[in-house]
Amino acid sequence: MVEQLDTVFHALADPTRRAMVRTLAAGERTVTELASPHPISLAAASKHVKVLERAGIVRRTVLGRRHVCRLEPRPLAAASDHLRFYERFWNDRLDALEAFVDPEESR
Amino acid sequence: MVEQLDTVFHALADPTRRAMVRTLAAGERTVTELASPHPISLAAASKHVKVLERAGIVRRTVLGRRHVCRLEPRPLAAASDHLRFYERFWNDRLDALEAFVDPEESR
DNA sequence: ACGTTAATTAACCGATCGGTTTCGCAGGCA
DNA sequence: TGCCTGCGAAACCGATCGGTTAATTAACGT
Repeated sequence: MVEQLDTVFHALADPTRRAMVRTLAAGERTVTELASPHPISLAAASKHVKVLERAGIVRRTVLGRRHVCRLEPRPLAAASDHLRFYERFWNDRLDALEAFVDPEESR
Repeated sequence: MVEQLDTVFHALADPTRRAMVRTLAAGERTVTELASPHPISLAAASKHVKVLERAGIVRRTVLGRRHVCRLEPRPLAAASDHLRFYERFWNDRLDALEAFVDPEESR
């Protein structure tokens, strides 16, 4: 669990994978259900799910031949926390920073 | 500006690049300064900066032969907003979700 | 028992990645 | 003028990526 941020951000860098995560936000889905909106093969979708799983974003429960996936919030929360560190830049400190760095662009 | 989330998340997937962003959070830096903490060549660091620039995370100002980089908060804010969408999963709805999906694990 | 369905695995492909080394070039300095 | 410095560009490398097709396994329905 050292630096899973690598895998989390990498997983989110792909639009297909982000769409899958959005879908999973609405509820659990099988691999085929996750694949269906996308113009890719089931094998490709299976790989995407595996990437999300490796990142810890998705948990799988095998029910018979169906693999039911659901969202695991913690890695997303970790990534969100990482980004929230920079919140000060687009809040209070933003104007001051721009004024300091590039005075003629502050207005 | 269509879907820069791809490039932003991809940029953040690399620990070296994340370290550079952290450094830039403390103030502007030249490419050489950004490279110095890392055991890579200057050319490699230059590539990293270009990736951050393509993602819109970094802005470059050429001053003589020095390229001064500074943080651009908006793309990071966009990525943060994207993740904040899932906030409900690690807040109020988390318990309910787990109880629904996996009843015997809710306690 | 048989065919269908859900999914993984393996092999393969071209593209991209992250690094290197080398070269080039413009800016600062003696 | 001539040299060092800061940086980008190009060529190259092995590794990984995202996709395919084909084969395989296991579970379900009839």
